Amino acid sequence: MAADEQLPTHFSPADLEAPLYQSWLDRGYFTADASSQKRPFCIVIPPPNVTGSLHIGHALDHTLQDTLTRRRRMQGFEALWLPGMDHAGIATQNVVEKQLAQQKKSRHDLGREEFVKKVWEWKSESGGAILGQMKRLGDSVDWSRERFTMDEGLSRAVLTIFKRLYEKELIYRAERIINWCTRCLTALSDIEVEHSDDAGEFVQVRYGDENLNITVATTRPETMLGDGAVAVHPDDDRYKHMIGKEVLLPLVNRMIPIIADELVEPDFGTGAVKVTAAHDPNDFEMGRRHNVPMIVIMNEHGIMEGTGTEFDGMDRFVARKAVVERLREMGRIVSEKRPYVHAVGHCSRCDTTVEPRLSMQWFVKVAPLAKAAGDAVRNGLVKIEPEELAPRYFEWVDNMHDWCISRQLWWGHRIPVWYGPNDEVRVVGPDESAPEGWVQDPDVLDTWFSSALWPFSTLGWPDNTEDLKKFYPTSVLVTGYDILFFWVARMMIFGLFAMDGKPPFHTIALHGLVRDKHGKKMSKSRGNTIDPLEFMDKYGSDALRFSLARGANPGTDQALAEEWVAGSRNFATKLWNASRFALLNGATTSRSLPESKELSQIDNWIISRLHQTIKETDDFFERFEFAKACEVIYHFAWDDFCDWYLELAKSSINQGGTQAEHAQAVIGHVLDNLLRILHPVMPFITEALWRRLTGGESLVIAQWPEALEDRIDEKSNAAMEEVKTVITEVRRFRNDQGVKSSSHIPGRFIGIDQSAISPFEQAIRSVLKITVPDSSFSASGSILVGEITCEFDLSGTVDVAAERTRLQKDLATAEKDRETARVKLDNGDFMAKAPEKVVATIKARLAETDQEIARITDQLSKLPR
RNA sequence: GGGUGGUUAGCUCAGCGGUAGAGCGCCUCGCUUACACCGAGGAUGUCGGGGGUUCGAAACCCUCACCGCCCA
Repeated sequence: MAADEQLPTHFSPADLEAPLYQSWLDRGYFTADASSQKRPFCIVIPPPNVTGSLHIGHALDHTLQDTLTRRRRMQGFEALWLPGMDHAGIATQNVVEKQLAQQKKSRHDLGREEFVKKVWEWKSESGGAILGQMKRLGDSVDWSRERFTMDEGLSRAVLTIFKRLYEKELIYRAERIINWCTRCLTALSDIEVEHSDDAGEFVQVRYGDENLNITVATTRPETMLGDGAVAVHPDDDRYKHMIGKEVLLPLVNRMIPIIADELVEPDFGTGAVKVTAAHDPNDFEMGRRHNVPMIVIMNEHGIMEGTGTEFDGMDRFVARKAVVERLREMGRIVSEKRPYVHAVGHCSRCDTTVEPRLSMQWFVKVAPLAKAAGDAVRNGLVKIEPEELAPRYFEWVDNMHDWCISRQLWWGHRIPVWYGPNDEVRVVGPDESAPEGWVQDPDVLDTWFSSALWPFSTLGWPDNTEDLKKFYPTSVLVTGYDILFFWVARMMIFGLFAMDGKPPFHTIALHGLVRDKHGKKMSKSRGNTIDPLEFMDKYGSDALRFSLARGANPGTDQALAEEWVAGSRNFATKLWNASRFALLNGATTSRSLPESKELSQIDNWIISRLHQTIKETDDFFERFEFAKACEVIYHFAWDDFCDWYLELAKSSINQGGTQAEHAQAVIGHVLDNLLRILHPVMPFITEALWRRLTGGESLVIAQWPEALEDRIDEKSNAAMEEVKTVITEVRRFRNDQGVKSSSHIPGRFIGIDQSAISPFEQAIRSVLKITVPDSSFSASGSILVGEITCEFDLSGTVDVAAERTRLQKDLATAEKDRETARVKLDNGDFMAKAPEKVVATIKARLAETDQEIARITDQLSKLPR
């Protein structure tokens, strides 16, 4: 677009956005230079899942990151926003397996190598849909540095850190109870398990025979087939005499011991619990303490197996019913409670009920690492914004369990451990190879293991690259508080470990979740999800971004509704039209802005407001207060600039001469700077308008404005308030009198010459359409505004009743205000104890209201009866 | 059960010791040469309940109620 072309009368975001984004890419604005002398600013993107597409949460997250990055770039930082994706082990494998299933094939039909090849094919064909969508959002990421967790470089990082952790004994292999998904056929970490309150059952079963019996309570009756003991609390008098004896386990007819363990809660159920050491984490702990046999009774699919009973071959849930049925027949059920609501774990990927399962897995020993991650925040090395969320972080890192990192999948980083013929174990680092004939561990690593390296693996670690030197630690991590524990905490852990105590980022800026218009969580089942692409199509990316940024109060959830995005589009249209007006009326940035003393108070007022707004915007952005930054810009643009300044400036422009030239320069200056401070949030429309207005190359690389303190002028503010009051009061009067806003009426402003706003009489007349009276003038209506009497010739009858109503309303308000002030001043305690400043304020208020009351009373008395 | 956040205008939220605010919605006028995706004017709240601290509380403390989230 050339600067001299006319701006189209209609603002159509769809036509603007794609070409502008392409122009930014063509000019390489987003490509960072590690060798530059500029101060570094770096954000690594929370890598979206390769199978995913842009949802509203990404849109929020990216809007905030782009806003920070664009502002820093304009401020002269070497800004790097580094994009990429993670390989999403389970999710991606699921996608490809589903495709295979359509051809009635499983991954085993293909074999591991072929299957992995297929996944890569899928990735290059259909993976990463989100990347194109990020371009539509306007993300100013450095595409030349795009990374993927399965890339060669990042894979080297994985091998390297695995080996280092292993050598420090922070990675170990052990047989433990892990969360097992019977559908995905893999282990899951604690955070991949979601708990929900489900309706289950609570059954009390009598164990034993005529010699000795004891009743246990359980929500999972089928697991009794694998019981190795019954446990009671050591101090429980009901059972003390049984401890050490053996009791008959029904159905399997095995004798099992009664043990005593502090873990048992005497008040819960019957106070006696069954111990199934191979199928429950608590039982496992007790089992280890008391040498209870670990009896595995299910296979990996959750099918009963190896119990030697009729239940073998049944699914675990079928077996549950069948076991209870048999026990009931045997008269061993003491009580049944159904439904019994209790927390049940589900696979976060497929919602299958998680089965605690005994198996050999690799773990990260978290405690010492997590301690450092907590200390980094406690010592102020890393800041969490907003601070209120820090306790949640501590709660997590201070109580972190060891992390199960092996997954029984094929897609992912294969565990770099090889086993020798005599069960030797060797970790094979990058550029190393395993001895001939050794076998590699078949499992892969948890995706989060590689994501945890993201802030430095993407910058080239383990090599000491220029990027790493320039940009690590990164400046800020922007993400939702919902992944503070798993992802953020893990990056902290690995970053501190790998980079010798240097944390992965200086600041963690947390935002909340996007909810629907009633603040309800979005979900497919509720049908209240919002598709960001649909809103971008309808209202433009800028509108979506502004809506999201405007709602983003630190660390709190935000509601979003289509009407609000439409409102943001309206704001964009407003800017468009204001710019059209500006350009049509000769606004320019080519002349320098006149000195304050040459300008009118109204000109100085808008300039003052501009610089105040820049200052406030800066403060808010520095504190990640996106909502407040947007709010001040919005009000400045719409209320101050469009509704007041431009309306008043019309009169100056129409007069021509110096006044007009000044107005053109002021409008140019204000609009130029307004577009600059809004650009990080609304990059497209601001770029389009700014290029037209200034003829400059691009806002992306334009300088961020500096708030000029000496242009902030309280005096001009006072004058402007007076002008506003006169205009508003006259408008009220016209409105009350039913005078159409389009009609011109003659009027006089008696006393304006002696007032501070005398220079603006013409502007005021022009805004209000009050013409200069001629000889036929007959004042039929009047109002008093401060010291100025405004008289109008309404050429007809005046609606006295309406006038009286209004005055009486104003009087009531003034009297109420005076009363509150008077009560305070009559209060001896207030006078004695309140600070002088407050007392002075109240005194002034009393004086003002007194004046106001006198004025209104006088006017009322003059009204014809 | 343990933590933790919230309850302010019809809706969604700011405000967090000195006269209750915004956006959207609502009512009345108006297509006035930038803009009806607009302009002008207007209405609307015992700031969840009850105690307390204070000259003064939406804000600080205690307590109750009700929502929500995280972890068991």
